[in-house]
Amino acid sequence: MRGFFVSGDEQRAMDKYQPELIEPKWQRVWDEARAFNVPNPVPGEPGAEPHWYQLEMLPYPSGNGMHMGHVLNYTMGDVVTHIRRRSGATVVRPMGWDSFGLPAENAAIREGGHPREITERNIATIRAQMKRLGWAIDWDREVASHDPAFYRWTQWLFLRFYEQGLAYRREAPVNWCPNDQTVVADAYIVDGHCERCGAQIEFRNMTQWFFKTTAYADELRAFELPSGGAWPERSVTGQRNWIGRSEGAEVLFRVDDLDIDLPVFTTRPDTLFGATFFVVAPEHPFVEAHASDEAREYARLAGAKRTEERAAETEKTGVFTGRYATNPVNGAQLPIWVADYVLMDYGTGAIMAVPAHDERDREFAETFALPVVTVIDDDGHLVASGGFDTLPAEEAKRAIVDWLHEQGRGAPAVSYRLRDWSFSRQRYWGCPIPIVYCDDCGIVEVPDEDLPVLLPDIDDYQPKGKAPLASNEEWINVDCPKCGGPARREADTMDTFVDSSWYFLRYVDPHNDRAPFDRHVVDYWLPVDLYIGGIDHLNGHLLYSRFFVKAMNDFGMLGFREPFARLFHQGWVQMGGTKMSKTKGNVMGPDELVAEYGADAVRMYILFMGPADQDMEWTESGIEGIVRFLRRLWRAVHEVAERAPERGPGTSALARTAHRTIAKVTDDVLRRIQFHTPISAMMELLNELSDDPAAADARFAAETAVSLVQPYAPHIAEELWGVLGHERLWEEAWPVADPSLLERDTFELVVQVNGKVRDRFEVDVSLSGDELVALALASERVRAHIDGATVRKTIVVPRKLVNFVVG
RNA sequence: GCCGGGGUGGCGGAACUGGUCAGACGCGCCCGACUUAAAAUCGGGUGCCUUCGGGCAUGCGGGUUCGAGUCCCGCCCCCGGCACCA
Repeated sequence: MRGFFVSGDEQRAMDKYQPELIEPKWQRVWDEARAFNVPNPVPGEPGAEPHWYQLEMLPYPSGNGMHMGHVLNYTMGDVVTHIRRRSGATVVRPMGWDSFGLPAENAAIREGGHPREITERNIATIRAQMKRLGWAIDWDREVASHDPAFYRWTQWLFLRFYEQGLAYRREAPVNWCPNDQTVVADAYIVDGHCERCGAQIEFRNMTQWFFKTTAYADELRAFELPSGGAWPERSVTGQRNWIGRSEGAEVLFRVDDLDIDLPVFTTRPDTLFGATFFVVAPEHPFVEAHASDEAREYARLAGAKRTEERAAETEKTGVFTGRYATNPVNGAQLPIWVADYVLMDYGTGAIMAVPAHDERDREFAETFALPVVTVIDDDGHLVASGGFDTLPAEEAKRAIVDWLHEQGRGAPAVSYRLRDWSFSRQRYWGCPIPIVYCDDCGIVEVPDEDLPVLLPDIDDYQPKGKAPLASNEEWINVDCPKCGGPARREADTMDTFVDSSWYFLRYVDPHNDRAPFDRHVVDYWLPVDLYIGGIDHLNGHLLYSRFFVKAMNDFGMLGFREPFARLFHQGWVQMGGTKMSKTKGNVMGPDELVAEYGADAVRMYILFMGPADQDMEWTESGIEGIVRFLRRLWRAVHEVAERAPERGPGTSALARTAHRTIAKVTDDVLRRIQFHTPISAMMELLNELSDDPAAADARFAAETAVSLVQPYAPHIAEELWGVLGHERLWEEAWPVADPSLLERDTFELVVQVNGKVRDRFEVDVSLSGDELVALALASERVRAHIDGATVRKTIVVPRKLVNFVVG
């Protein structure tokens, strides 16, 4: 039986590296010492400086527990936490649970039980897994989004957004998942399928709640990161592409016989004279109101198709509506068509068609034999455009929009790809929306003092196309908070991404029962110094959180405009070429590995597998290398403790290696956010130390190795720190490299002839360039290549090489 | 199509600002020591070719440079995001 330990002779047991004995021991010590709990600043006083907010995306408490992707994510954060702490910063590193959401509700339907019980059981499992890995977390700050003490403030924040017009209700076509029986946000649809369950998404017209993310489109594109802040290039451009800003103009086309205006958005007002027809989307209200029967029939069929289906069609389709629109620049009567290549949810849902200068319009014109009028020549100047002829296209854009503006028929406009975030969900296990509908008063807010609107316990979660809460008569019927008359509660719940849009603010003030957080406290800790999480949340969670913070800053609730100063995306841990996930069934958890090799080995191995920002294929084979490293470290340190002299002056080659290792580990983790190369460097240090554990600077090298390995493998490090006669390594100052010892006192001079290496030998670093050349010329192997030729040029690179150019 | 990231030994990868015959560190493999044996551990070897002088090697083809995995130009392939967005 593994780990079974009978004898009381602990000393003997400790001769061997036995992680199953030392790891629980140190976890207990840290727990009792409250090693990783940090206080908030006292009101009215400045907080400790410097400080660091280390955050990783909070986990969803899945029934499968953690997989190796989680282990990677949180171990990275842990390494940074330890190094920052020991470098003198006050580091807050919290943890919590994204604990509302569909999987628990579906599990309850499948297996019985209540989503709350299932969720809380899962949380307990994962918390235990986390503790077994020894992560440095301030558990006093734990929050869970399903806890009324948390969601009370989610509701409170919703009401502030509502009051500011940033949360609103309207009927709109929304993405409907027929399997989960609820609305899905745009960002969480992959190839037209529900990201969570894989079902094909349908469109439905529903009255839904929206956050007005588009109100912040330009600011979200801008990125107002604090100085020193940095997001990966791909993340910034990814969000910008998602927001998709286009500059152009809105132009009014008149339908004379109906006496109405149809607005269009165009990025090419310079081509206005080339418009030969006009197209509206199938869903455009104009179709139902004014189009021919044939056109209405077409619109009904086309509108039922999904966008991808429409895009995949090779032939353009459409029907003439029987109506005409007047081109405001020349009075031309343009036939109005309805066609499914025009989308209702971009621009105005109507376009002016310029087949000469737009590929899609040209295809349509070719299919239906519509005229083509060229209005820009090969040199980019306008032709056949009345008074605007000969103007360059860019100038013409401005001139034509100016002219339209004077006529009251157009204005500059900006259009975005980004749409408002629909966040109401027709499911049970989520945060109730604190709204009441009254026949007399309309939409009424639940007063702050009545929060939280508690999620009632119900038995039937079965999705029926409407929210389960809607059938709960006892809960749904309330008195109107305004007039006291009969009213009904909102039965939809909030998307879980509402919870995660502000959880990082609650972490720093988790027990506040008067407000979601105290501004003084939030302004002290935030913005988050380093946020680690998957890039899959780029256009969802990461965008929503930025929106929330910008809005709350405008509300005066906090003093910054970006939540995350520096962002890092870990790569996927894959199995069989795909990302580990429950739905794919390829989940590998840490438990068996920890039982077999110990937490330290698992932590270190997941970081050693490769660059942390690249995808990696999970394989267990390499973990042996890490286990060997830890055993060799164990043995070497014990030998050093017995045999090495006390710390000396420390200028030997070994001491220099130790200093170089300090510099490398520190720089790689803190500046480069790279975790695997420091492990290589520590292995090299150990290799050199093991050559002679009784050497002059062996003690210094061993102490350095143990100290540097602590963020990666804190348990063995703490144990070996004790072997070396010290205690409380977790509080020990992070080592600092002595710059004067980073360089060797000799180096290997490379001598090249015409760029080819001909000789190499050790020389003293103090030698001058002339002396190096003289030494190089003295080499017989070099002479063999330059004798009889003329040296045309000599290149000396200090501390590196001499290159003779001959011929 | 547009945007972003990549192609280096049998494998994961290193080489951060062009400069120590590219290949650190680890895995795997081969040889040896210890052992009755195995595990563990320790030592050595491990890009390719070679007539043993050396030659060839970082997806392919050019270029810049005394010197290129690294910079420039042109291709090929792989991965990710967006995509009938007017």
